Amino acid sequence: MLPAEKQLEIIKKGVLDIIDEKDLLEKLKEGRPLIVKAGFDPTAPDLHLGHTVLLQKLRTFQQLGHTVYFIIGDFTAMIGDPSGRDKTRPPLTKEQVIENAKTYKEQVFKVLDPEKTVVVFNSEWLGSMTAEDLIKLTAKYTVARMLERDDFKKRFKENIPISIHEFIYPLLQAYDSVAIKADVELGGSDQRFNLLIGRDIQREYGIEKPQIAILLPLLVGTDGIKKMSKSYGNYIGITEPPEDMFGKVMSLSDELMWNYWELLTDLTLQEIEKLKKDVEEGKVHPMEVKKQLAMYIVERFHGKEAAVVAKEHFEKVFSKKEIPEDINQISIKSLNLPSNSIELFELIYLLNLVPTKSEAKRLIKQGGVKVNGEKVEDFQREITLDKDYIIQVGKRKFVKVVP
RNA sequence: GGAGAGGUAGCCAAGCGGCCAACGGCAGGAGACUGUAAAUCUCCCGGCGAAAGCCUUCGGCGGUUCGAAUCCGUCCCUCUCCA
Repeated sequence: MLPAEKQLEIIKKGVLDIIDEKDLLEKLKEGRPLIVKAGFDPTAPDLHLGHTVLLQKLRTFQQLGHTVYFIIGDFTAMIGDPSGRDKTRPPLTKEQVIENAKTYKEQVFKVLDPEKTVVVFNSEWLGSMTAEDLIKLTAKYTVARMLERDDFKKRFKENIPISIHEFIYPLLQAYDSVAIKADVELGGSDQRFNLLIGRDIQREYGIEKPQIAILLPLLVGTDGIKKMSKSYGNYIGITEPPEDMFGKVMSLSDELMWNYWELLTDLTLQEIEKLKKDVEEGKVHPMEVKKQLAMYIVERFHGKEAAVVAKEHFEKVFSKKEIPEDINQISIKSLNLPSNSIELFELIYLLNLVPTKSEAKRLIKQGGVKVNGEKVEDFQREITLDKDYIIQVGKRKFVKVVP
């Protein structure tokens, strides 16, 4: 193992806050593999780039010789973490949770070293808790302390309901730390409160040197405003097809791109500064730098070849405005039409390119629909279905219709 | 348990008997401009209909009325104060 001071330096890179840094150094000096905890709620089956910020840091710990406990919060997912939310999350059913958790493991190991990772489900210890156990746990914390928390305080003030179970969530998460005797817990900055409760509760259960809380910055989503989150739909999933991944990265604003460089690549701050300077001085086009970023990210999850293909696809379809080669093909026969001719709006509705017929008409009237590359504004245009057509709706929806 | 304030489209939020498919904002979509970026501008944003128009919507149900998101009754839900 590296000397504690050196380890600390490596760990600190890109980190928002460490509570408490001195304690961490002390633990590192013990020279044993630390138990590093990170929890995930399987609220949706796919991990996204936001999670990889954290995974990357876990990997760093592994490289330094420590053990990662990856906790899948199957039990707590049925409650729903209230952190940063302005209203109660809908709870998940047991079936949903199990299904979602399944894909988690595979995805995580695209970043983590399986040899040094212990995967556990928190239902293991939470599921067998009795009402008595639970009440004892809740007795160790107070309502006033819960309300110290900003998001609760806000909701409380604004008369937005807070259910009791939302108070219990952080306590259960804290209990996870007791159960695995965590030395360190990682989380996004919105997890500060939960991680700190973990320290208090560990002490309550007789752990003298409670876990160190390491806070990582949150990755902002593709909308450039909210944190990347499955629930907000502004995320880039790590299992998404290379082309989509590439495209989504390209749609980030120039400003936000730097944030991604910092949090998702191995480049040092100095290297990133250099790139930034080149762009500012006009040596490099920002789009080129963004393409590099997109390549980097796609390569990490899909390999080099896929990254190259994704880039070519992007340039072909969007930069040169050509029609992509691998578009969806739908045969007319499968639609079971009564005649061999159909009005355009009806057709794009049947092809599921738009949700309603009214929407179809609107889009066509506004010039958002092209047939074989030609804009058609008459929504009643008859399409005779005896040959191939390429239909484009909006910028990115393409369908090839064959007889 | 008592008193009061509320529940309007994805979200926020007007309307408080006909002019309401319902002001406005956000989010979303299309187009222009571009680098599928951001910013900006124009348009759209319940459904069906070529159109005229018709149908379904304002927490649920039931009434009053020629006519209700708007009035009455009842139930459900949220919040506040008191106990």
